[in-house]
Amino acid sequence: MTTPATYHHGDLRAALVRAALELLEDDRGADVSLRAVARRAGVAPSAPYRHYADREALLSAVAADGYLELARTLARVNPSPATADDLAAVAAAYVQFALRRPALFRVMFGRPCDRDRAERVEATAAVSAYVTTIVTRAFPAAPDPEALSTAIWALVHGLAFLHLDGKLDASNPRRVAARVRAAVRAALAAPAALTPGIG
Amino acid sequence: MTTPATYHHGDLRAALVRAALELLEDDRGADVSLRAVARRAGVAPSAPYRHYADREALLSAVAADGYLELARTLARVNPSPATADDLAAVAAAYVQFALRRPALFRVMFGRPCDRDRAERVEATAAVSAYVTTIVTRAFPAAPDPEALSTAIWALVHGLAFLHLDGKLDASNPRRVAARVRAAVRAALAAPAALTPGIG
DNA sequence: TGTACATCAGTGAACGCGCGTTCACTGATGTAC
DNA sequence: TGTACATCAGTGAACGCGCGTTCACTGATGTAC
Repeated sequence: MTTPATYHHGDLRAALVRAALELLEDDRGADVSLRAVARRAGVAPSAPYRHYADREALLSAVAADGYLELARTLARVNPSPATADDLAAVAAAYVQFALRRPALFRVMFGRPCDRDRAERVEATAAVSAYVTTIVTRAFPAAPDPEALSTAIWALVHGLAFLHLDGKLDASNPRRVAARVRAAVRAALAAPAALTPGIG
Repeated sequence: MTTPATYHHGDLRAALVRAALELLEDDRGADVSLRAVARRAGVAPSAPYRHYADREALLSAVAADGYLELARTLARVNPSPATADDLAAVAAAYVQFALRRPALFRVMFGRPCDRDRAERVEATAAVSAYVTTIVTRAFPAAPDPEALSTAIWALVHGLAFLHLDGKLDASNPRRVAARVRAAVRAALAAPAALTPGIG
């Protein structure tokens, strides 16, 4: 019932995504063009249009792939983080992912989500749900779990981008990891009681 | 001693930055080209080269201008935030700035810092110092002020980009502001004592 | 005050580039009889 | 099993585009005498 895995080219649909991922790995900054992807896949510039409506559609597929890989990476670090330290380790992995694959990370996160591409919208929702799950597990008694989830995602995401964009020094991976862990701990252990203004 | 404010064009150097800012205000997504800026300033495509070495140099000037404006905006909200609630208000203003001027914000933050442009490096350092100052004032007894500063900047910065990139719904400004304030409070008031794993 | 000259900000044409997308096509694959 | 045909994945040339940057230039401005 399913289409066979090879046709003329093999599975060009998948090969294009793979080619795009490779380009994103190499060219650390430049954005991938459809033509470059086709070139890399060894195919005419017009061939991708058999499988993707346009450039955006291909990039959406690439992003979706990236979300899966990010999820896998985080799960590998700790499938069910339960403490703040577990969370800090997952956070470090998130930032590390961003720094190891900056161009891919930008395709995934560095542009408005096209609300019309179901693939991407679902993937984003999945990331969000994942964060909520692990935060709720780590802080079961949080008064506002949704706000805390948002805060932690934003904190980690912000760390990723500040390093990616050179606002925080990313030259030493170990120092980056240490900084991320320290930041997560600092935020979650903020001396709330020491200040006026928080009841 | 200073060059007069008007020459052939007037002050094209400044006019170009102004034109770029206007374009960034209009074209909410597209990136500004040198040619577009020149067009907007009513000048030949080659004219900017009298004042800026290349496109990057002009964008650096634009970004520097943006940093100043952001600093002014935040200071207007609260020149010396002292409590967590003050901080939350400043955070909301930061995110609002990003959403009100998304293209400018991306020029400022959404790309690697060119370490060779003193203007930008200094501006980034200034932002970082500003955050440290206000965080230290709000949390004078924090065990690791630097980590806490980083955490708070990252948290706010992450919120800005998650909204900007459509990962969090940004359609209602009031809800955005509420979400930002809630997230900041949630992070700073995290129920650390309720979980194992934090000493 | 008036003239000759030097400066240099802005002109406009041109360069070579890679891009996204379209189109009529070709030729390998799968299918019906 | 063998042949005629339909499908459709991939081709390659072409479109129009806007880009960053260069270059020899022009002509308004400021300056020296």
